Amino acid sequence: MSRVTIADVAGAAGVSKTAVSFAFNNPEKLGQATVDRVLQVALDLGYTPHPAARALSMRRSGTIGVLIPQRLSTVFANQFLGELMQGLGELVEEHDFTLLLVPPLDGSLEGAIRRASVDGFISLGLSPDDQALETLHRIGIPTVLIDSEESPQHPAVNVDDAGGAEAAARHLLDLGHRQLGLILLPPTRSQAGPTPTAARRLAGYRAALAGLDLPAPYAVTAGATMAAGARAFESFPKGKRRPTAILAMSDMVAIGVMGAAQAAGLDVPGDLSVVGYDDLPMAAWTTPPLTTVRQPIVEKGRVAAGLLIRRLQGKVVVSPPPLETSLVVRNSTAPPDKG
Amino acid sequence: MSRVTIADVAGAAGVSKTAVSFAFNNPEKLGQATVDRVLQVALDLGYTPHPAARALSMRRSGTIGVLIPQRLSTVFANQFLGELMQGLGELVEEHDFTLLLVPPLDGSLEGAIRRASVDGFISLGLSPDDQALETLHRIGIPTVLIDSEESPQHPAVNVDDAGGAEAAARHLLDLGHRQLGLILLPPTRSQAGPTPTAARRLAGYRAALAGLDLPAPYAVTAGATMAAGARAFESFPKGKRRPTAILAMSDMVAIGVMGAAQAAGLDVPGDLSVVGYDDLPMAAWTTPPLTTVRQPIVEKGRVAAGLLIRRLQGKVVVSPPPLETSLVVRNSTAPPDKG
DNA sequence: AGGATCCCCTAAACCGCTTTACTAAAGCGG
DNA sequence: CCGCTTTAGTAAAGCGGTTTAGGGGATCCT
Repeated sequence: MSRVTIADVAGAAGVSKTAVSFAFNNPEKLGQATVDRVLQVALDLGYTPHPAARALSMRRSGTIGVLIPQRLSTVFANQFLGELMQGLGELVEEHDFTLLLVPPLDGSLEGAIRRASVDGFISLGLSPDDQALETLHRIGIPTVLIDSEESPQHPAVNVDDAGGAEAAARHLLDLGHRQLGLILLPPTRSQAGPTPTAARRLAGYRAALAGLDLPAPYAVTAGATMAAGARAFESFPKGKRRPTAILAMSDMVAIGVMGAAQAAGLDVPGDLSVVGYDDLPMAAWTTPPLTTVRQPIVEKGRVAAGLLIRRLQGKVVVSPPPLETSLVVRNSTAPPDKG
Repeated sequence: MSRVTIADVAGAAGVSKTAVSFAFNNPEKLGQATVDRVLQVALDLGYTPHPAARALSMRRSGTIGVLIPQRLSTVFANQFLGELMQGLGELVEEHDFTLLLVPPLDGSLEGAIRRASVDGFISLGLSPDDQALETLHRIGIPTVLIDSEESPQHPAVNVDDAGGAEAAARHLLDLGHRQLGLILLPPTRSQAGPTPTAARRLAGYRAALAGLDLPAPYAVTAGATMAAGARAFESFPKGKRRPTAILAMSDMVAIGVMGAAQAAGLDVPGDLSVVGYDDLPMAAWTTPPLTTVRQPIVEKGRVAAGLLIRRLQGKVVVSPPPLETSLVVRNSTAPPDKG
């Protein structure tokens, strides 16, 4: 039993393929009676237009790709993506698009990009010199960047990463902390340096520390998972040279740090203060509730999707100004021990 | 500047379209020299096969659809989906498939199904009498069900919903609770009764209560969000007829209940015990850490994806036995007040 | 009555790729 | 040197839709 095609419907209804197509897409070009008859026959036969054929013919698939620089199994462990998907989903559904998740294929994002039948891409965290961006531009698929850097080819939506980071660092300094530990986001596999977001946040931390005569902060790198956060905690010096406060670039890492610290017998925030980044919903619920930098993730998704959709409609769009970030002080931070 | 097609490459390389296609897909059918030349020309021209054309011609798109019965913006608020995506992603990436998210289109899942260019579907939480399943079968797209009910047409992967629920209820009874509040998962928009999962969990709760001479538990319905959980809490009786413990069918709801209860001045678990369902990663981190029923969500995704992929490879597959659930006792439950 | 207009509908081209014949040339054993 | 199998490549027929150009008949206008 093979698929019912437009020709089958045409035959059964005694009209041409064109008529069938019109009945669905341009009913006003046909007589009312014909439209009704064709539609009825189509229903009886259980006809459904073949999506790929439609996409080929119309040069439009009705789907938007989400370019993800890591494996799905790791990136969905961070609720950040869930939040972002909410924002993307909202706009995308409103305009009858559908979302295709595009992670690297055999380690290569470029390969995955070519295979994806999409009208446009939302791309996450790509460094401006990533080969994938070049590919995207050459193929000519409209793309909007998130957590990246605006370029002549592609608009970008970002938040005030540096501002939030600076506020976080300043908060710890104000509490009296002097020996800090920094946990940076890692580069994505395809590139050498830190991601644009990581770089901006680091700059923010540094700005707060600038001019003060402090011991250099310890810095390590950890992917955005609790496990990586726990490992990062282990890698800091113990004993009296131990940092009294930790700045993490993601909530997941911060939570992992809290867990490892508590498991090691430290009190948070009594012995160790921890600040995250993102303000995921769960940050308000941890033990203790996490002090963190809030960024409007859902909104970020909405804005990016909106931009891309307008672009797909042929309008010219420009990168919006960075969205605001703000420090949310909860209970994972306190003045350091008088150790 | 229009897209580079296979014909352009063929022309530039002085060969036929067939040769170009072979160079990519069946290099062994061509001389080595020709293959090299064609590939080089393709590279120079920046040629990329049109995915829709490929899909049409090969009758295979290389993407798997995830059928989601609600709006993306609501369903991604529940980390459950994030966990599931990790499992799906693992298998799917391994086999070079890509994932398409398919939420209802204008409120209709069936419409969305028709539009989606996929080789198979993973479907979430569909009731066995949902029209969408019928549509799926008629179009003949291989489908694997999750959190649904096995049918002759489609295999299903489930967990032992009833067992977990029964363990949860028994735990509360053992602690001495007699007046319980139940918070059920809502039906999806497209159907009348509760979802299969909700029905099985409710049966589990009932099984634990059976034969005991207890006041009937209060029961309300709430979607899997914290806000809905908070509202559910409000809707229970206050004062002395207040339930002393609450069984929620999802962790998100349970957390919402804890929040609302605490905001109302109740101590959890002192004044109110709460049990969730799912054991999301965040359940271990709430204040207090949540007692809940653990189900292997990631594994569920892996199994379902594996099943579908094997089915797409032409093998026959059968529904696996339900995956295990288990009660995880943390600190959100305690004996009731001696009120 | 004759031409212009509309209204319906259709034939055929096209979207860009894969794949099934099929051919021409080369290689091979006898 | 001949018939037979390989090898290397091609033409053309799909895949299943949409869309352009146009044809025939009824209606309208003068």
